[in-house]
Amino acid sequence: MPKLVDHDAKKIEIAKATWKVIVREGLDNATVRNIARETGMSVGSLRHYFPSQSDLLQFSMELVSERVATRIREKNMMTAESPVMAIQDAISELLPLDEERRVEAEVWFVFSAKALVDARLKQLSDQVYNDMRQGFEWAIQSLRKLGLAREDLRADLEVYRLHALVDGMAVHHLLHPDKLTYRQMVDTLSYHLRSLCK
Amino acid sequence: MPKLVDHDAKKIEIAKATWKVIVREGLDNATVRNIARETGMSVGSLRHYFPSQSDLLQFSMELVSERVATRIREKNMMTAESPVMAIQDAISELLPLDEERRVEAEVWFVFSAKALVDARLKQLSDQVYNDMRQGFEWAIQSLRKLGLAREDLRADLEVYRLHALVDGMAVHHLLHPDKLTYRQMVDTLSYHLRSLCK
DNA sequence: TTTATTTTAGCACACTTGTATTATCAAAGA
DNA sequence: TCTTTGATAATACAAGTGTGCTAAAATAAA
Repeated sequence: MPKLVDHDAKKIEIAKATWKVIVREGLDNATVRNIARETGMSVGSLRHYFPSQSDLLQFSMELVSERVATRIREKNMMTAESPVMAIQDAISELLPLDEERRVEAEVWFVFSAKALVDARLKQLSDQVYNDMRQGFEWAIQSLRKLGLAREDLRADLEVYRLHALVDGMAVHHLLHPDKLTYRQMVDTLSYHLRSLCK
Repeated sequence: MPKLVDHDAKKIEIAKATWKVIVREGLDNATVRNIARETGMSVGSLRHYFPSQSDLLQFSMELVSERVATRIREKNMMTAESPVMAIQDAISELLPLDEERRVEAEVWFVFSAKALVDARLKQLSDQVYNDMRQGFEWAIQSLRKLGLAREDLRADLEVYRLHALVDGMAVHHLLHPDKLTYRQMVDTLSYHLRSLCK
């Protein structure tokens, strides 16, 4: 019988190395050779887990969305001081607040740019966008149902607005970290949510 | 004497062809050869105007920011019905409202992703970001000085918020044009600006 | 120890890339 | 008309790419 290796764990390890290379050298330099060197494996070994570079990139991108989704799903909403704080905490998970999240956000950003001309990535990009919007719809609806929201609030536009605000801030922080700090992001988000309430 | 060619005009022509290739095939495929084919020139001719690919890309990115800046600068604010409408019109210039602007926005988006790992592009990216923020600061200040703004408005956070909202919507529209249409963008922007006023 | 199977390592191939070199062309002044 | 000089074109080249293939190594049950 052969060696026992956790296939999935290895693939995740390789995907994380891929992120590292992308953040450090850009998507252009995320070559199989560079990624193999980053993991310490040979190119052949890498190919054993991912038949092609395309598969590797696809998997690496899927892993980002999975991890973000998991993090939000596992967040305990009940511990928050108030419903608004619970919503704010959940949304904060989408912002690059620490190094780990920063890497994921940056990788996602780079992938999104590529999704513009890559049909396969586009599909995933669309799906994640829909999931995110659903989340924001849920957030706005919650505020209304709890009677916290202002009466004159336009639910549909508020969803677009909140969604764009979050992604916009994330992008700004990635590209210009000292021009929009993490604290400023959180303050702005908090400020925005409060502005939706009576 | 040789043939007389308007150097600058030719460079702009090449840069526009570069945009075309980037939008159609992605930045990866914006190779010297592909761009040369797009313009109908030979690779050698292209090199006559741009010594290196890096110079070409740099110039192409600068051209985007120049054109956006010019468009805003030349916009006549006095024709608007109201100050708020004037601000809204100016900001709308930043949104991908027609094909031309869409191309520019998409190119800028792709370049921004590359600026994360390219120091030279990063410099331009920073400068444009600062210019934009100044513009948004001006917009918020205008609302206050005209006495239109709500009293409890936090100017600093409003700037971050408006800036992130605009860029966020632009990105969403680029990536998912039918999930956030041009009309929805404009409506949301208008809604947002009104929410800042008494 | 033997053996079946998975994993790894390395090489080769065809291809594309940016860039350099060289030659050709076209037009204006002597 | 001939030379000069900017513009264009064609070709060459070295470096780097993804990927297919083959042989060796490693491992755990028999």
